[in-house]
Amino acid sequence: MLTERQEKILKLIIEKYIKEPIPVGSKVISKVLKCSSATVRNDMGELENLGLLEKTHTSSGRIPSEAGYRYYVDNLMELKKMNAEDMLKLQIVFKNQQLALSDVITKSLQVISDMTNYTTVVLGSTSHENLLKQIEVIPIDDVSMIVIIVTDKGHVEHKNIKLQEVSLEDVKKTVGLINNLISGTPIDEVSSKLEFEVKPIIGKYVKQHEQLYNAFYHVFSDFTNQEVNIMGRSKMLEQPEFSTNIDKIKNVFNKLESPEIINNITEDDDNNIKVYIGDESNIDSDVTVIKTKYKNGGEEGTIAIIGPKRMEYDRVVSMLEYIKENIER
Amino acid sequence: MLTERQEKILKLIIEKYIKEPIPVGSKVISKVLKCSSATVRNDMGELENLGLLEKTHTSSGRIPSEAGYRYYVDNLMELKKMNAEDMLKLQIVFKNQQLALSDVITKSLQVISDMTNYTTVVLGSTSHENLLKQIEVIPIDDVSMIVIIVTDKGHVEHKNIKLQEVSLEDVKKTVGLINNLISGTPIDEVSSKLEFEVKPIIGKYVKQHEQLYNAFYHVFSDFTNQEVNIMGRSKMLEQPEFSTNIDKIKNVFNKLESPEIINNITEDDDNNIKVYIGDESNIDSDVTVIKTKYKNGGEEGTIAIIGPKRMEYDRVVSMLEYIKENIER
DNA sequence: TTTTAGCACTATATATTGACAAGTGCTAAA
DNA sequence: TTTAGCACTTGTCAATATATAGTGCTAAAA
Repeated sequence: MLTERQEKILKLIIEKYIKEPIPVGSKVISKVLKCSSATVRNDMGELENLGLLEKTHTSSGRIPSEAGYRYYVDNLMELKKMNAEDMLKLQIVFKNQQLALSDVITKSLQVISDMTNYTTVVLGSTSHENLLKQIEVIPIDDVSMIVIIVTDKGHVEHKNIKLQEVSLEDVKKTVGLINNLISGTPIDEVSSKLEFEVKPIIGKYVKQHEQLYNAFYHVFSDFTNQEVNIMGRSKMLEQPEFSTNIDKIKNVFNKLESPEIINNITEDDDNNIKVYIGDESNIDSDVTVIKTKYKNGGEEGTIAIIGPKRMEYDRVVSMLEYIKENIER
Repeated sequence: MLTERQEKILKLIIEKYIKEPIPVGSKVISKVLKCSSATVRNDMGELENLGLLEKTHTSSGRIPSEAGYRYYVDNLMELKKMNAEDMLKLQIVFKNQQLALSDVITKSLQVISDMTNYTTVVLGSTSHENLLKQIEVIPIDDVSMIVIIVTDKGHVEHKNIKLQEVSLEDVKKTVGLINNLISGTPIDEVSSKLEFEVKPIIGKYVKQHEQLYNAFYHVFSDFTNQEVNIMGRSKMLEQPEFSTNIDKIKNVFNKLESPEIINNITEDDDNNIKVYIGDESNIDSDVTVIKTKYKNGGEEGTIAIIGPKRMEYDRVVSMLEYIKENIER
């Protein structure tokens, strides 16, 4: 158990270090707490034994460890109200009646990225949660046409396909059959339903059924699992822990470009705001991910803020709370 | 006018420097050319006077200047045939009959990015070149629906809109009117046609015409000008001139995130492959952009490769030529 | 028992120096 | 016109000294 003073010291060190990434010495703390630097040093030693603080070298000041940040987030952090300016900027987005929900979400996270200098991510719902609502086909010229897939959650995907010597009539027949037979099916089960329920039937009624079946099969199997929106990628470069270390930048950027990061962020359990500090982020030991699910009517997804481990936790959590609230009503 | 030997020296220096960014001295060159280093030095001095070479300090070897690269690209560079491996990887993409043209283009430039470690860009045609083909509306629930816009070039855009107390019938009427009245209009003129040709008519036939008009007006005015696909953004970090200079990285990344880069790349005159070296790239003094337009039937756009000024010009130009050829037939 | 003053100690950052390598320009001879 | 030779310049690298910001520990004070 930490004494009250130890908690104060830990909090002060973390908040100072977040402001500027320089190891914090006992002297500065002692001035704030009105006790001698020796007293502070004793407590700092204790906090280090507990694994909450670290030294960069024998005679350096202390920096927070991963466990230190964790303790801070779980026990010490006070959520402050957003400042008026930040709130105003977000209100402009939320109050815009013209925007569909998904645009509101994307825009507000764009705003947050600009305000905080962190990277933000919006993920739509995954394909097994989306049910096929309807498909449409729009012919472009003799051989190519656009297939449009719409899900019950309003997710839209389109694909340009090419068909040789297939009559428009046959295409329309096929589309009609698909809409009748399998609308309501989860997107990621559509391929198999196509094979076992649609293929046998269009075989009877449609001439170029082989070609048509193949085309639609591909359309659905290419269906993007998720809408992904990453904003302010290069904001990471503004953070001093990265701007002096190219390898870290490379690592983070590669992770941001790879698909696994999405799974990583998606995979989540409950509806609360979650904080993944350092290695917990699965991105980099110096990165923190703060994220939450949102749900509004049929629409759901995940929003996340990616920043340095040395992130302004209180500010970001407050913002995310605020946005989540606004999205959900 | 350069002597033959001077051209040889310039070519050797540039090609050596492209392989490895170390200033090139007279000794190495003299070995290749079978003349003494003093002779080479005299010529190097001359090339420097002409502005084709530079020194990093008084007693360093030479590096190519912007004008040097320009001279090289315009006069000295020999296009070599692509190696079998590169060609094979691209053939796999081109030979895939299932893929629509736009996917073939995107995938092949993804492949090029991986092969070369440069960033690649695919831009679709601009909105004034796209004519409205058809719009479709698909209702999702009581208040929201998806509007889908398709252009004659096969470009698809969709938007989620919300309408309070508007009957499905009225929506369908409006859609029918729009399709009848203004299909064939260039996308960026649709908004004004809506106002002057559609608004007066739906005013008569449709109940909630005000709300409907506004919704469609917004859908079209938000129409993205262009499909933009940037691949391998972080490849820039692999280039030594950037990986040691955070400010350059920041600059390049910011440019890559800003919309002006798109205009920059789009704005172009003829159909040939163009090379923009250093400051000409409008991105960074150490960046080169190589780009070309493509055209295939109705579909057209621009493809570009962005790399260091110290780029493998011959290889990239060859590749772009090859891709362009394959796209256009 | 807790806090504090004082001191020895340690690691880092920074500037200074000297030796060395790589390259140049110029001159005079081939 | 080309080349050998030489004096000169600059950058790099390692070694050294100096200053600084912090620590831990001990013994005295509260």
